[in-house]
Amino acid sequence: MNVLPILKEPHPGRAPCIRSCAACPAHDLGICHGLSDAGNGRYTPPQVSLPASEHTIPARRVIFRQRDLHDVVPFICQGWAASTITLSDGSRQILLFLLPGDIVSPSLLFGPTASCSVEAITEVQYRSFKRDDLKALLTRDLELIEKVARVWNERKLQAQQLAVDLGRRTADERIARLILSLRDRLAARGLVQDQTMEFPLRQHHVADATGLTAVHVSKVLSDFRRRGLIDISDRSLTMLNPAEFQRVATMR
Amino acid sequence: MNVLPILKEPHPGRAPCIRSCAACPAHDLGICHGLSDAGNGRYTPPQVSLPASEHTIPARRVIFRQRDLHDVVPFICQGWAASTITLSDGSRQILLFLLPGDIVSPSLLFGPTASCSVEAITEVQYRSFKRDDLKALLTRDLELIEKVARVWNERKLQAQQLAVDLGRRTADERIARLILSLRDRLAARGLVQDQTMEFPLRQHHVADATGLTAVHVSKVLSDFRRRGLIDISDRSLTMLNPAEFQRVATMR
DNA sequence: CGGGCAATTGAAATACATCAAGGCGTGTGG
DNA sequence: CCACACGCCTTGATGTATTTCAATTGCCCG
Repeated sequence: MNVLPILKEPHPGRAPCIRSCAACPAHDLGICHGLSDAGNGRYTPPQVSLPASEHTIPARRVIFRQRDLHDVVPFICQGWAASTITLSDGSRQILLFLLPGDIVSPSLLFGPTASCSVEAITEVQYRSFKRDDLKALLTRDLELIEKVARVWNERKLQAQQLAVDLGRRTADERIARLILSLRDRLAARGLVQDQTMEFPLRQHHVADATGLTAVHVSKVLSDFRRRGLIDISDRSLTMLNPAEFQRVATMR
Repeated sequence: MNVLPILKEPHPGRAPCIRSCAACPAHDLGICHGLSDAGNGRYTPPQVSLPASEHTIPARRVIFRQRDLHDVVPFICQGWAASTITLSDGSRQILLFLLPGDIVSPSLLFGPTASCSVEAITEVQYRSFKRDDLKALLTRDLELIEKVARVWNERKLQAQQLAVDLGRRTADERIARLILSLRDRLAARGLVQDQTMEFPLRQHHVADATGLTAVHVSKVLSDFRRRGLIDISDRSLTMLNPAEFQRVATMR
């Protein structure tokens, strides 16, 4: 019946995400041979593979804490997570939403300290590789280093873009740009069809990512809906007027 | 007479900064033997050195533009610069102030595209190394890669911290934290003495870095002065009450 | 049936922007 | 040497985007 790769979430908190090894750096780097049951047709076998531990975490659970030390480098295989920083008064900033195929933190490749916490938004499945294994691989293949540098650089650009948005853009723009950037990242993984994408975020997630309050996010989203720009229902988002929505995001 | 390493700026726009090869990654990485006349006593000769081109840029001039391509990797030897992004409506976000001893952009080590523009604040002296030279060095010495990774990671952390500050902190906090972070970075280079440091920033620089307007920056700084927290005069800043100032920066 | 999370909506408060005017120091051209 | 413009900072009045507070609803779940 349901031919879309977007799965409706029957009960919030249950694995709603499609797997995407296609865009995963671990797959691209040739260190992961894909999830045991990832038979979505797009999968191609890699040349090498490293031993990995597989984990499944229910929605809303913290995966890693800010100050933890790790000797592993985790990759998201399935589900959405958020990379967050929490201030002492409890307010949070989400630095990045982690999607299937994202490395949790490139800096873990070189040191044991992650600078931020990671929380599961939906149920999350991830794979961890030993840092030492990965490092050994890097020393053997210098081209890998360039690939890693690209991934790392992309992450730095995301952080910079976020800073610009938070510093210089209005609430409307910030929210529209967040949605558009998620759409682009999902599209690159083949997870957008017909302007519709999975959208498991609560409004407080959007608020924490855009430096706003959940109340204000509600008002802005209502306004977007009233203007016929987007529709959000059943944990999925459809862009009804992509051109106009793009304009809202790019006002300045 | 003047025994402080803080030089007063007799005419705005003329080289006001102390050189600091001490904390420079180029020096640390052993690729730079220091400025020809950097005889400040802290200098120790390196093991290796690469050919470098030396440049001097007057204050207020753009050094690199957002979309330029480069086959060189520049390091700041002297003076302050700002790494900025400009939106189409002309508003700017300063992502980072570049101080003596800073690499302009670590991403230039691996690709020709810099994601942001760089503008001289004071007169700036910098050295450029050929990317190919540096890369060749990296392939020969794997320990260098780890050092580069550390520098790179620090830069990513700065971008993330900026995003948190812009997203979740008040104007008072943002400005106080900017000043404190500059103090810490200068102190690491031995450029702070007796709670006094060089401070060549105009208020519009502070505004562009904190996502505020110059008018509001003026009001906040006046308030800081009225409260006896800091004093800014003659392009230099003194922290009169460091403990209380720290508290302002860490309210949440 | 009760309780908790998520979303909505309106009213009031506030932090910051915008607008406007004036002062001060500095370089410049007559 | 003076007049003047210009960049930089300051200050006050006013406007507005966003927060805070509060009440209400629906919904899922125990």
